[in-house]
Amino acid sequence: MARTQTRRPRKEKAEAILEAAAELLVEEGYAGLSARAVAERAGVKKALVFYYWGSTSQLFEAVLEQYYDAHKQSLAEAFQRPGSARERFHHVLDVYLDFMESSDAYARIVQQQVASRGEHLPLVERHLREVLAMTTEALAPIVGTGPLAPRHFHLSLSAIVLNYFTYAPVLGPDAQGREPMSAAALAERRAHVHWVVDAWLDALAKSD
Amino acid sequence: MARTQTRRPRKEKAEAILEAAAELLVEEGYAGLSARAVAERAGVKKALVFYYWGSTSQLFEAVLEQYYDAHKQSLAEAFQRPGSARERFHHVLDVYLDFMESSDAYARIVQQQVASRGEHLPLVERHLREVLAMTTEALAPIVGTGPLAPRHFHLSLSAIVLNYFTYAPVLGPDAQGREPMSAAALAERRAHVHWVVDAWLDALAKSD
DNA sequence: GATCGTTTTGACCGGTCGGTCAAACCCATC
DNA sequence: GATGGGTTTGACCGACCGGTCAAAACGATC
Repeated sequence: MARTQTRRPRKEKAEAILEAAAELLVEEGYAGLSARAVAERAGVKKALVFYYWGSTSQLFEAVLEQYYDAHKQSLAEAFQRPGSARERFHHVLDVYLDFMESSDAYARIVQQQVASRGEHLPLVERHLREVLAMTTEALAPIVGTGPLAPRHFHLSLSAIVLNYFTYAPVLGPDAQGREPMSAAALAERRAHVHWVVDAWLDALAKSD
Repeated sequence: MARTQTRRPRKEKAEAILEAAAELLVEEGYAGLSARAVAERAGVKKALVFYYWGSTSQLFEAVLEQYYDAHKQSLAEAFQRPGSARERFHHVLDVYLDFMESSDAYARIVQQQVASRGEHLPLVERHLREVLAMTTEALAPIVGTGPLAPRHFHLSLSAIVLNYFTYAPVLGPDAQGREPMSAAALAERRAHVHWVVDAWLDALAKSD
């Protein structure tokens, strides 16, 4: 009891800072992630941010790494599912979409780094390559080479999934007046993505 | 002669600043676009930036507007082409890809604003909506409703085109060791995009 | 109650940012 | 050569940034 009481503050404050950073990143974007703002939101003095995390840069990477772990783990599980290639393909997509729906800020954070060639690009790079390797392995038996190489499909698919979460909100309500992030609109988007993949698989089967 | 000599400096310096800003935006990204850096590159004192452009914000929007005009104009021309729906579709894609290849920084700048919900989002928003309206009109007779609505195809297609220019360079050389922005790699990507669209058109024809 | 390691604080640093402003400058006109 | 308008300059401002540091506060141990 005595021991836990002395240790607890260490983790409590450090994690309060981490949480505050994650929230701020969602609400204000990377530019809004200043040590002062994080400290204020966490109810803590600025110097503590550096005491626990070293620098704002390391703090950001800690937040990003959290997302990464969750992303990779859910993808890895999805890939190991049994069933036909087509079934597994659809399942992976669903998992991918689930993850994005549950943390749509992630798409924006990653895209921001990629688009701006931000200082944390190396970290993003490592992660993107890992994911590419996973999908390449899974896609190789299904697709082809050249313009039909796994890499192209990986880029196209992740683009279709990711960009909805970044671009649709900017375009505003759809033709039926629904908000892009409403449950109905998300379900429709999911159906679209599945349709796209089926069209591809049909075309691939035909060209064989 | 006398008159032109006095007037010329106004435009010469103002445009030198605009050019410097565009270059800096390409090389350093939005974060690197400071009044000081722009002035230095243009060979001009910082105060002149504000004299001619009012604020760094307005300067940025001027650069963006240049891209927009070029983008919109080339798209509008492409849409007016005669031919079958499929032919016109492919032609629009080629024009879109041409534009991106000739100014790949554009994709990054737009994506950065969208992903970060930057302060210039309203401007980007206006432009994206205009482009959406153009493609929606062109796609309406070809596609469908619900998951096959023009809006979904617009999002998916622009995602596939745009994200190559932002993500591929991060993933590094392809399976053949080619740089993503090399002529050969770009040609292969173009073939992939055309294949994707053909697969969609075939699937749409079948579902009718 | 003195000691000692950990945690917390507030004051401070150098640097960059966007933006302002009055004064100087240039040059065509009278 | 004086006048006056557009142009250019350099000095200056307040705000914010990441980061440091010595000193204070705390809490467990003896």
